[in-house]
Amino acid sequence: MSDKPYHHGDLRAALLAATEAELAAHGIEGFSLRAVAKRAGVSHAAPAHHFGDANGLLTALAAEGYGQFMAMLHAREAVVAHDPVACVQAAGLGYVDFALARPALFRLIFSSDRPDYADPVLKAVSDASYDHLVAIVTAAGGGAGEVAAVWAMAHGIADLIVAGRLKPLSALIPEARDAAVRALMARTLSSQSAGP
Amino acid sequence: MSDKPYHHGDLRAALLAATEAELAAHGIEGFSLRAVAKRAGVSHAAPAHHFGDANGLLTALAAEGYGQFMAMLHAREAVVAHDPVACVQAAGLGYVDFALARPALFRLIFSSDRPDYADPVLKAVSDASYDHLVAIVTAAGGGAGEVAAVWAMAHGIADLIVAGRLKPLSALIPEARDAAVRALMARTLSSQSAGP
DNA sequence: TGATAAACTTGACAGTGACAAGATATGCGA
DNA sequence: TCGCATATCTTGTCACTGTCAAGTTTATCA
Repeated sequence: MSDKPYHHGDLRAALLAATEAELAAHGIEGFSLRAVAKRAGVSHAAPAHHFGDANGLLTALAAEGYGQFMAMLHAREAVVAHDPVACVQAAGLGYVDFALARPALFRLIFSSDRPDYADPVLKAVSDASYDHLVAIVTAAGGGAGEVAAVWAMAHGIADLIVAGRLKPLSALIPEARDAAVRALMARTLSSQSAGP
Repeated sequence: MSDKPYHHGDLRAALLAATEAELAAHGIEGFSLRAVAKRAGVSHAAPAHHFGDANGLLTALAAEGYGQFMAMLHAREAVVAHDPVACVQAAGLGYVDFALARPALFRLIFSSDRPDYADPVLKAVSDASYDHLVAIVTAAGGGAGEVAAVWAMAHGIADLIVAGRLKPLSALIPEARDAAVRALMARTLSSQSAGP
């Protein structure tokens, strides 16, 4: 990798990495396809061949982002696999972990219109994450109401943190923050008045 | 308003209205300052004099949006003003009302980096809405944990609906949806394990 | 080896936000 | 009523953006 060969080798992966770096640096609203290409060291039109257009690139990155998202959930769930209720709380912790670790990716996945959810790959990983949510809530004895409650609570915490609106929570040391998130998630499984 | 006078009269208000219409039509990520100017029937540089730059315009609209947001909360709370717990549930209903009625404004306020929260006007209305949240939760006997729980739950429901991720909830007829939201909000006030 | 396809570059186009400079209307003091 | 300062709005220009068309380089494979 001394002189620049005409063919990159794995430009697709390089562009995805460059895009994530650009998003982390400038946010989705400051995203620029040409800046991504420059970061990857290729011409401004190179991404088109691999991703079609800018939204195609963001769609592919969103799909990849779901992988990181699910990995963080699984990492938290793995340590309490034996306890279904603790597993749901762990999912909330993983949700927040992802929001804190990759805020730009979080926004891309959950608050952007640019990724195309008609894309079969993105749709598949998106559906898989929802199926996982249903599975762990069901395992904890919850129904449709609990699924909505768990998702809304976890998402609400994470999204408000990303938006910088829950400083009292995000400013805590990790252990205290985890405890707080666990306490919040616990409310979603309390079996009072049935959900929707 | 027959022939076009050089001076608009109330261009500032017209630009804010045009911006909201543009956001509703194309979303924040499709926002264009020149399209706003065209919609308001003025030149592309006219907005600059009133708002400085594009972010200034979005900041002003966000501040105005908080007014609509709070109005929808108050409309719901007014009918149950006597019952503190129902009042918190009503706030959740108003939160969702706003997300359904003005999704683009919701995104601008809660999921965009473009409005400048250092702006004194925006900061004031933003702080006021938070103070209101604390007030109604406190009135219902809640502490810091309940404030976070109530906000996260309401925001999570609303944001997932705006993102099109809670179709089973947003597809319900209004009465059923309200009942579901009330049930979800009720969970946040259940006094089990203290919050953060 | 030579043709066919894939990967990438160059150049052009309309559209964007910001800025400077000019045109027009308003308002206020004399 | 006049005159001038100022607020308001327009026009023109700049660098930058995403997309498309056309050309150049490399890889693949018969």
